[in-house]
Amino acid sequence: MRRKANASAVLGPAFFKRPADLVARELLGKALVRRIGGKRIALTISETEAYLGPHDFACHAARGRTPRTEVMYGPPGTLYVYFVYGLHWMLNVVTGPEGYPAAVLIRAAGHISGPARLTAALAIDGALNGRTAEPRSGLWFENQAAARKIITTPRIGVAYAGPCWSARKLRFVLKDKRTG
DNA sequence: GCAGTGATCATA
DNA sequence: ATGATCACTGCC
Repeated sequence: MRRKANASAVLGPAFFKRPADLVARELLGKALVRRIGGKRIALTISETEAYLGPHDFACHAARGRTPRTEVMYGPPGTLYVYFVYGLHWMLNVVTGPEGYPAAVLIRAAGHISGPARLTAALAIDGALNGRTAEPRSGLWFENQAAARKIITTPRIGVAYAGPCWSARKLRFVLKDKRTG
């Protein structure tokens, strides 16, 4: 019997072409899949953050269209990978319609906790910036059973955005299944 | 608690 | 050209 092809589970533009907070919430429990050489690594996403668009002071695009933020204006499903603190790569996926700069930061997946540790573990760097999240790129997302228990909190490290935007509950965390 | 590290962007 | 800032991590 022929097994269902992986391709049918791959999340495409329709999934990402929606508000960042919705996509961030729905990405919990989905699989982040990375191909390194011939090896396939799939991790269940357990923590995300939404960056809503130009009006969101915590969003890079709030400071306008620059060389760095350019990819945020690309089509939904584009990978936005940037370097910060001189050490770390951050993995984001662009959401909303093309031309609208919003994105979701992938903060944790599988047993790996922390956005920079995640990119280090999966060999994610600037080479993926601007690529589309699809198998051809070596990094993509796949559907899985929906997340059960989700908690929301303010985003991490965005105090500079001011009290209003830093307090918004735009961080989504998948609660430990075992303890419920 | 805070140093490390270098790209990025505003200012000049 | 210079300097402030930074969607973090690991060590104190």
